[in-house]
Amino acid sequence: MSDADVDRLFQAFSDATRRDIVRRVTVAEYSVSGLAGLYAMSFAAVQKHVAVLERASLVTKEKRGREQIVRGNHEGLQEARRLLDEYEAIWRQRVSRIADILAEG
Amino acid sequence: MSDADVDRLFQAFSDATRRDIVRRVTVAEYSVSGLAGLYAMSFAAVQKHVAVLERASLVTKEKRGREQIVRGNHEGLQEARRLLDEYEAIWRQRVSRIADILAEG
DNA sequence: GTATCGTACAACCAAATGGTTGTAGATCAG
DNA sequence: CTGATCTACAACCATTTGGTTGTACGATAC
Repeated sequence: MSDADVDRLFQAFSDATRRDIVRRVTVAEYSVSGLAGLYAMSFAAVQKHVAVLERASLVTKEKRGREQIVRGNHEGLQEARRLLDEYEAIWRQRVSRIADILAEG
Repeated sequence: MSDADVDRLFQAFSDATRRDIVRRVTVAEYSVSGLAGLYAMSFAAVQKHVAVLERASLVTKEKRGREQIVRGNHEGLQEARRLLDEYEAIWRQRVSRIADILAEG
């Protein structure tokens, strides 16, 4: 995963509307207009949010008739979790290293 | 935690330089100028990145003499992890609900 | 066929982002 | 005291972001 991919992932999460979309499409299917009906903004604005999530691999779109069905994509979410877990591991290593130093002293 | 707080958290992670700073200050102490020396950008640019991380509660700054020492702040990182874990839990609930439906049928 | 619905996309706008340079105040070294 | 170092902050700039409206086109309903 490139830096740019990771940038896109976390940037996608940095907006409350987009986080809400991810939550909803994880649980159920929504068309883009179905999602648009939920928020106090234009259809085009929601369409852009979905596009951001799609580029970040957090949702997928699939054409069904004249609708575009949005679904959650678990892979993106897992990747984000995995990255934060790495940082956590670095932290724990530091903590245990400090404990070792204290044990020596 | 407000939506704006979460926005700031993930937005702070959405830049490779800032992620690198977080990694480094988790392991060791750095002054702002010490960090600035690591990247091909101006001191002021790095200063801004540190400010973004500080507002997101991912690092802390502490004055020591004429230097400002930057350290990792575990709380912000944990909060980010906790949030992604929530999404994961929602996903797992959905999956198990689908399994239930399949078991019924 | 015609009207409507769902979508895509362009053009535009204000505000935020990520960078720069320059200036000024503290602190430390000699 | 003087000069160098570290920091803070303002001003500026280009690009991106998050929103808008308007137009166009395929799919559906009647």
